[in-house]
Amino acid sequence: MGRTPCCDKANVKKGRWSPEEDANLKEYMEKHGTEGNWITLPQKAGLRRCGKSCRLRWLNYLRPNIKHGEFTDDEDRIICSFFASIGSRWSIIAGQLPGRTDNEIKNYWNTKLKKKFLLGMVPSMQQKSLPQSTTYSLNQNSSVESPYSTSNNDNYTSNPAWSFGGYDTMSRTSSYALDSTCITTTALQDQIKDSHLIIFGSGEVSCSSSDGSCTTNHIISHGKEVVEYDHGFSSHFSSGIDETHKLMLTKNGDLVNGYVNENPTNLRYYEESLDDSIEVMKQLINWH
DNA sequence: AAGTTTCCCAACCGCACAGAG
DNA sequence: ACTCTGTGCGGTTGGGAAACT
Repeated sequence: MGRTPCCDKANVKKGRWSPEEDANLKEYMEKHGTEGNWITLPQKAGLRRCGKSCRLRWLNYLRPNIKHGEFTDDEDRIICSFFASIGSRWSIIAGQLPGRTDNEIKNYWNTKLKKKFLLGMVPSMQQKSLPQSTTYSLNQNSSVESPYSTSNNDNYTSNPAWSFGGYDTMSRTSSYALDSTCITTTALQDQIKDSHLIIFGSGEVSCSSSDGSCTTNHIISHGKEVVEYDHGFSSHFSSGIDETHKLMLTKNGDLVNGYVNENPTNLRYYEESLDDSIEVMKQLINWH
């Protein structure tokens, strides 16, 4: 026994909305709103439509401040960053793009952006190295492990392998885990205070061993312990993206992810430049 | 010009979840 | 604790438009 249908399927109209229907719904919504119930709304508004259909039409097309048309490079970057870190949570991603709807972003991703993304053609998803002029020294309480480093005391000056994010067009691996500009804020900082380990997702480097499987992640420790954690990005690159593509950190030894406590409000998007993002990250890990 | 294929996107469907009773 | 109902979400589809042959 299935659940009762939300409306009388035989008596509701399906398919494209006519301008008259749009006008009806818009007028009704502007006067009354949903009055807390989408299911009864079509009847009250004189529409032969399912309540869910009305809701979708309103949310995606009729409500004020909906933005249509071409996506900007910035929007591309945001979508890719979030997709890389949280996957197909379109409603959350839409929350980062005022005026865009989850449906529109989903369609855009499936038809266009996914291809650009996989080909490394999203502008700011390109590999970003640290600026030449900046040297990032680690304090004595922190340590770094890198496939390119020989000791924990290395300074990292625009090391091409040292990237906070972006797609590595050379190795065709890594880096779409988490764009450098996409990090969590307050709630995450609270967690980081007690964390043993922070992994800013990207920075994976592949090496060409005979089995082709050698991958290592850069790890920024919080000064307590350093653990190498293999995200396995290479395999995800070919097989699709899954839940492991997140900012990872440990709290009391347990791995949790950047989508902190499954609360979407903890995810913020920083539009600052790379330098600004690095500053925020340095603050997060108390890096002097 | 006509037919076919591909692309695009609006809308539908079914499921999960939350809140009320 | 359980059922019922409305809402929200993500995956999928249908059909129109555009591109191609």
